Amino acid sequence: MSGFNSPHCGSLRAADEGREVELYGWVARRRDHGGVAFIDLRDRWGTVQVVVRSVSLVQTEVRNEYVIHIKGKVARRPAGSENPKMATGEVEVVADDLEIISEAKTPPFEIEDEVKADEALRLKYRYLDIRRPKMTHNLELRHRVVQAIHRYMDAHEFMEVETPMLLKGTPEGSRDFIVPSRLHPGEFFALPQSPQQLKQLLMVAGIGRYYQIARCLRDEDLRADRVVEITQLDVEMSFCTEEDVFTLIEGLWANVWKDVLGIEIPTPFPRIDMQESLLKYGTDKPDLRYGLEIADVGDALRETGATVLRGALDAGGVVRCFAVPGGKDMSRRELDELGVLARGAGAKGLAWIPGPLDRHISDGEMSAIKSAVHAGPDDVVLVVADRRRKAETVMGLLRREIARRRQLVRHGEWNFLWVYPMYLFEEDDLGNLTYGHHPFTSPWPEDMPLLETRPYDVRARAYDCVLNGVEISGGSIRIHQRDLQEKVFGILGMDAERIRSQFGHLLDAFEYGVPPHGGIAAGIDRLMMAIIETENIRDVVAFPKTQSHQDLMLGAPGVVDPKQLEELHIRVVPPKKPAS
RNA sequence: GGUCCCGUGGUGUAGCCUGGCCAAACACGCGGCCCUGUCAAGGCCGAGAGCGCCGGUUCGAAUCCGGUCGGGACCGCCA
Repeated sequence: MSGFNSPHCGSLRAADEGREVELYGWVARRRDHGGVAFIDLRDRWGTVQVVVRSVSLVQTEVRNEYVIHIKGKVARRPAGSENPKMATGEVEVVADDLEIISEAKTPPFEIEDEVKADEALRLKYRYLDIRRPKMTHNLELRHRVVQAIHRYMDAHEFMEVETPMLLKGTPEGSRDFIVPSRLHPGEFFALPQSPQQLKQLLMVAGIGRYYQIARCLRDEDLRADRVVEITQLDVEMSFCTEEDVFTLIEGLWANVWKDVLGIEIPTPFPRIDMQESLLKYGTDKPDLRYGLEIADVGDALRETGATVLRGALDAGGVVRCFAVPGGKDMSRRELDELGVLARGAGAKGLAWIPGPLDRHISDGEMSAIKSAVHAGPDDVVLVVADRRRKAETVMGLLRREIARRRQLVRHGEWNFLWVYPMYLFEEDDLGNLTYGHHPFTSPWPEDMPLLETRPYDVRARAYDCVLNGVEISGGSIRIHQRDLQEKVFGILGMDAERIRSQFGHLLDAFEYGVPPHGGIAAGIDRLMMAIIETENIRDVVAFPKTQSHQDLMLGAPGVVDPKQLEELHIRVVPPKKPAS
């Protein structure tokens, strides 16, 4: 028995009328009328209605999710009984033979698009979850996007080169997943966080145009839009500028959208610089599908009598606000919920106008605030006063929350943009200088003199491509001069010894003829999230892990045989139990 | 590392705030019977949970308290 070349259930159309077919699939539903029964037969391509008439076939015990094989003839449905909701709805298959290939237990949740089952259950029975047509469709769409990427990159003469999975660990960046070495006791490989250094070395090697659909692993805490094992389109090119990268990637997305979704997206994409993005949208990945632009009103409130606002300003902080159109209809309870959200994100509090603060704010200040955010008479203005970075985080969060709650997002829009330029250095929580993108990013040539004097003002040749509030790719033009690279490492506080042990190979390579180069990496998972408009990254990954990095289906991670540990020269020290 | 939400038949929820009327309700699913055109098929009948787990408070706990486990969201983190 081979059904491999049989027609697909979901592919039958009116044109197939009269065909004698054999179908293989899963029983999605059975409707038994006594003398006649209907079976909706499902495969990867969709579902088709099978009609069963003969007494013996009707009486066959066919239950949901059984795998069956039928022989029959494709027929047009009787006039009036077509089902426009099904792609195959014009036809049905009249069965004259039916064979049960595999029985099935009642599944732990119903195989239908309307997901009701608990996330943990879906993950445990992922193979059933993927049977849901929506999940199957998501995976197929992902496949088509990746294929379109391969075609485009190949057409532009990019060469796919595989890079190793077993690398050397670095203390930079995110936490490494490490792999013990059997042959080198006490030594470990690290799994790639990205092929960053390797792709730069490929440029030194003269490859010129490299790409790879690469898996990258980062041992960090998860979020709704993060997975442990990300897939990224990794690109690096020689003798290029930012503009070459922008053009390439704009063309890539335009091609993918056209090929996969049949949608024309306009290029070039608009650009916004980092500072403006943080001010107006409270994030480095703004979603322009709704308004709610944030304004800084600190200057108008320098002398204000509202001490909560004044206090923040006096401490060197900022006051930021935006107007919620028609927000007067929000209840006190709803505003309090937003306050809880703001405090949860670390804000000292949330104020709103009109609200309790009004009597401490002068008329002049009030009108300055209202005009800054273009507030109308029915609007409510949300106000946060805090340290700049905190205020940005909180305003960004509130902006997203308000857009979601009040359904202000214009779905169906594709708002691509570049965040560019960014800054070379940032201040970390301890007030130390650290890199904004990564330590290989090139400074702007004209800002070079500021490197040692005013490092925070040095712009970086770094860019992010953002789609509908999702950062779908980011990259930079790299440093290709050994002395400049060493200088930047030095500004980042690395001593000569550390530079040599961590990055010696790169610096060595830079002494053998290195082309100027740059590139970009695009997260395929997040790209797919934007395409199918989901906020749950597990909707676009076949076998995702939980927030605590577990695979509920496989039961991973798990303990290993003591012999394996011995071979690897590893002894496990259990975590200390807190004294009870 | 921190904050918050959730955990009740196979599934999704209601009940929990304001303990007793809850040997727990509803829908879907599941099982049986009937039915020749349905497509969320329909009709009738039926089975199925002691409320994640442990402990406490109380005459009495699904409901209150503490702990724990699991899932999720967020802050930190994610070059």
